[in-house]
Amino acid sequence: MAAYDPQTKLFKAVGHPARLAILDVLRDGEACVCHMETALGYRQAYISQHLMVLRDAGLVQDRRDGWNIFYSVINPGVFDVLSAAQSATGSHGAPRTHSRKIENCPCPHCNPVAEAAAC
Amino acid sequence: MAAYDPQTKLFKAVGHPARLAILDVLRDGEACVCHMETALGYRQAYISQHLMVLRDAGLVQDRRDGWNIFYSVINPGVFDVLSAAQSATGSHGAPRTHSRKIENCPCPHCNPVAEAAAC
DNA sequence: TCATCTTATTCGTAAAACCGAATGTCTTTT
DNA sequence: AAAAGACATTCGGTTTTACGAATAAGATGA
Repeated sequence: MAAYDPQTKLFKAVGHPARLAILDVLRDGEACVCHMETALGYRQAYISQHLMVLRDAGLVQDRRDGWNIFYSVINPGVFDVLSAAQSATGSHGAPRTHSRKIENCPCPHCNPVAEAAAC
Repeated sequence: MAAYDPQTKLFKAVGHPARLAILDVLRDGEACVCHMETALGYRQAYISQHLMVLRDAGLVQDRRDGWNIFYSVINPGVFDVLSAAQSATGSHGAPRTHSRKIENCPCPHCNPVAEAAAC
């Protein structure tokens, strides 16, 4: 049944807790790897590996900005899939205690560097 | 992240074309194994193996009635997940050419045995 | 009880996923 | 050019999944 391949690809990509956690972070918009690192507490290489899976599945795209590479979900429809799964299982993922900004995060989004400070 | 385990379990179970096809058959209500066999063209053991996965994931339940064992989806919410995935991918599964009843299907639902015939 | 029908399970091997460790690449700053 | 920062990729080894083949199990009719 090749007719189910697209959905299978999607489900396979999403069938991993780390990847679900990453996508949950991306609900707040694009995020760089170092942000996910501090937000989720995973190793950098580990996150990159899972991002590779999500990229190969066509779920996320990356954009370079200086040092950082920002990831974002290509098709917002995947969030509907995640939400449907949350409803179906009755489990609503990880509590979104941390909002978009994280205190000790080195990423430019969380630390809008007081860039003029050193001048 | 143990918080994502329920959804991960769901996605892993659903991340296989044969299992998606089976669930698609179950949209029309309960079905016995031999019905899926003729509806999908898979081997009996193959179907049973995938049904085992779906059962272990808590997605389907079985009910015995004489010779046949009828399977059905426990939580209709999974259909919402499937539908969301179809919308997200733009692929709407296999064309439902065969309706509930299949011509040469030996199952009692398709062949409401003219049981009084022999008497 | 025996034969038959429907379905489940076990077995073995090939393939794929997982993940820690190490290393490579690209960019920016000096 | 060299150093440093932010990510990506490759490389094993372990675990998990896939699936054909064979066999087992439970219910029914003779």
